[in-house]
Amino acid sequence: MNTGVVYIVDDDEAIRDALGWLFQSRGVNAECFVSAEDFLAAWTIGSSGCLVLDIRMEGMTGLELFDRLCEMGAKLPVIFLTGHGDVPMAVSALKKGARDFVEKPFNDNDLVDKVIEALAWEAERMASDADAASLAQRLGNLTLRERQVMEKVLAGKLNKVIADDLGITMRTVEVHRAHLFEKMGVKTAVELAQLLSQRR
Amino acid sequence: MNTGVVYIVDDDEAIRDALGWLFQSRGVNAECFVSAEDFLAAWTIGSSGCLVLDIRMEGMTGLELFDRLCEMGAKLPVIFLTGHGDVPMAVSALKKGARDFVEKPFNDNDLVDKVIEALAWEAERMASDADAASLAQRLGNLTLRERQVMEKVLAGKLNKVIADDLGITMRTVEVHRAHLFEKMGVKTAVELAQLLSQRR
DNA sequence: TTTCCGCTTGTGGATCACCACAATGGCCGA
DNA sequence: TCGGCCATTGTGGTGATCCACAAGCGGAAA
Repeated sequence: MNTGVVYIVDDDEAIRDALGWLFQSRGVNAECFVSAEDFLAAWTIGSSGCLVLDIRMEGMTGLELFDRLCEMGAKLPVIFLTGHGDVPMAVSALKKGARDFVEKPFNDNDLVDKVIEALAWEAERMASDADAASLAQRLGNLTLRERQVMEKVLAGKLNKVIADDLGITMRTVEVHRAHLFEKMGVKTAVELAQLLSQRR
Repeated sequence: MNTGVVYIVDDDEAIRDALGWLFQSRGVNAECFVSAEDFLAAWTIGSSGCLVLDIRMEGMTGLELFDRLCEMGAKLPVIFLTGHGDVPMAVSALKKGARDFVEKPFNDNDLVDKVIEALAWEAERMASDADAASLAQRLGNLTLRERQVMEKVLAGKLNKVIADDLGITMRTVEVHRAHLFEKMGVKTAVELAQLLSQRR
């Protein structure tokens, strides 16, 4: 069950059709675009999927589209297709985070395998992104004081010390502490530490 | 101050000499090797540095050496040099974890910059590897009981509950807890959680 | 102006964590 | 066999945490 979509961007209709067919036959939903501009217009950041991108196209090239997506903060996996690639181009693309760089003619099955793998990876990334976003959201709901208290809790300080540092009473620290635990959805300081340490 | 070393492996004496000179002039210690075999013989796993590796060599090729190093668990950064590289070769090398893939003729300064960057990266990696090793070592020094108690502490359980789970007294749990905190070098459960969460 | 929210503090009690002092029994290597 | 390490438990006390019940103050929004 692949819920992921592969976006095919190539100005050669024959290749678009062939690839579209190929992916559909393997159960991967495909969407084709004639140009980089078309894809940019249709694509909204945050949407999932894998991009199969021809490099040499009229108008915006695949590499330019990739750069543009990177600037936009897109993180979807990109597999380049090219008939006229050179080594520096491939190296540069991969070092910028492209997932693969395939020369034409390519092996159909290998390409599909790569896309399926990329889609699985993408699904994981989306999930962990969602987690991170949820975490950030909860953090955003904290009050200034609650954040301050949280930092000191994570530093392993006792309520007494935190109270001293912030110039307030222990009782007040307890209140903030309880509030932030509730907002962050944890019951103990240990859980909180794990929540904020794991990522990164 | 670069304490790192760049290992140059190339069967062309002119290039070895030129690169050796080039790196020394920029303050980077260089060691040259005539062949992949020579390097393998001299190399001991765990030693730091950056590898600049020619691909086409008599005997073992650069790519073969790289594969061998990967199998051995070596993680040092590898920068390939080649005059006859093709795209699939470059893509494959980078996907296997090579740091860069440079075609001859190359720009001297760029190469040195890349090596210096790689050495800095390598230094960080070594440091975090050392941390991980130290952590693993401390974990290894824990008793079975101590590890069991640790798990439950990390699960946020109270001593009372832990005692119940393990079928022992609260007092005993307290003892194990104190011991493992000491062995792990932490003073609070929060520190412990951070220690064991940060590194994946 | 009234209301809501955040920040603040107090009291007191039930738990819990931490530690020093003390002790028993088992296993293993010197 | 003796010493050391490990696991186990007890007692008693100090300090911390957690929480319910209560309440005052100030700013911002309605």
